[in-house]
Amino acid sequence: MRRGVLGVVGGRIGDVERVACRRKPIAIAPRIDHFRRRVVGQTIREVGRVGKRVVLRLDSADAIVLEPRMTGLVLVANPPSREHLRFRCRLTGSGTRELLYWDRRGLGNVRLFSPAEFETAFGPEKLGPDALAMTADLFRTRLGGSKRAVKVALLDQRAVAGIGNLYASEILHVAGVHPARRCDRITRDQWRRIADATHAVLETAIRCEGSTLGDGTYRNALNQAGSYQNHHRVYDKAGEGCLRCGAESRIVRIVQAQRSTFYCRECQRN
DNA sequence: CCCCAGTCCTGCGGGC
DNA sequence: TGCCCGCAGGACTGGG
Repeated sequence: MRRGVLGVVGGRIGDVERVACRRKPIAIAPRIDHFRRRVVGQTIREVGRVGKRVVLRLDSADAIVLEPRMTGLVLVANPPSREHLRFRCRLTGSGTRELLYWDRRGLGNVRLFSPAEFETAFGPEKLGPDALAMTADLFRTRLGGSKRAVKVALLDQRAVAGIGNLYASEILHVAGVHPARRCDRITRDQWRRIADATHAVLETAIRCEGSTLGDGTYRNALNQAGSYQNHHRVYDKAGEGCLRCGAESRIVRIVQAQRSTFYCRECQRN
C-alpha cells in the first residue's frame, strides 16, 4: 500500500477535509481545523511506514499517519465506493492530485504527529523492530523467554512490528512450527526458520500487492486487487490438503487469542 | 506478565 | 426469500 503512494512525494498539500459520511466519522486527530492549519502548504518529503501504518513526513517535521486497521485503504485512485470515503488530501506540484482514505468499517484513523508525539506513539516502547528487519537472534532475544504461543506472540506489535493475522499463520506453516508452540520451547533452528519464513512470506506478499480475500476489501493504493491469496498455503483453507507435506485434509482452523489460526496437523507438530 | 472478553464498525456468506 | 449468526488483513482497555 505504501509503495503505491510514493507519487505524493514532493506534493504540496492544498487542502484536507474530513469527508462527510452517514454514520460515526473515523478518528481524525487533532480536530480537522487544527489539522488543516498545520498541514496546508506543507510539502510531503517522504512516504514511510511504521508497522502497518503509512507515514507522510512533512517539511515541518510533523507526520501524517494513516492507520488502516482491518478495512482501511490509502488511495491515489478512485475508491471502491463513494460511501465510505473518510478523508481527502488535495495536492499540487506532484503527479498525484489527491490522496484519499477510505474505510468500510471505520476502525482506522488518520492522525497528525509532532516528532515528540510520534516518538511516544511509535518508539521502541510501543513498537518492536520491523518484521523485515528480524533475524533469528532478534526473534530469540525478544520472544524466546515468553511462555506464550508463538502465533499469538508474532501478532504482538511490541515484540515485532508488521505481522498480521493472516501472515502469522502462513509464516508458521512455511517454517514448519506449530502455532501453539510455546516461545520458550522453540529451538534456535526453529527461530531461524521463522525468521527466514517471515522474510519470504512478507516479501512475496508485498510483491503480490497483498491478499484480497473473499469480500474483496483489501486493495492497493490504485484500488487494484492483490494476488497473494493465490499463494496462501493454510489461511482459510481448513479441510484442504497440505502443499508442504502432501497430507490430505489435514489443514485445520483453531482459535487463539480470539483470532483464527490455520495450520497443518501433519507437518506442524507441537 | 499474560489471558480473556468487550469495543469500535460494516457487510458478507452460510444455515435454517 | 429473509433473518440471524458468525466472522473479518487490528488495536486498545479493563478485569482477573
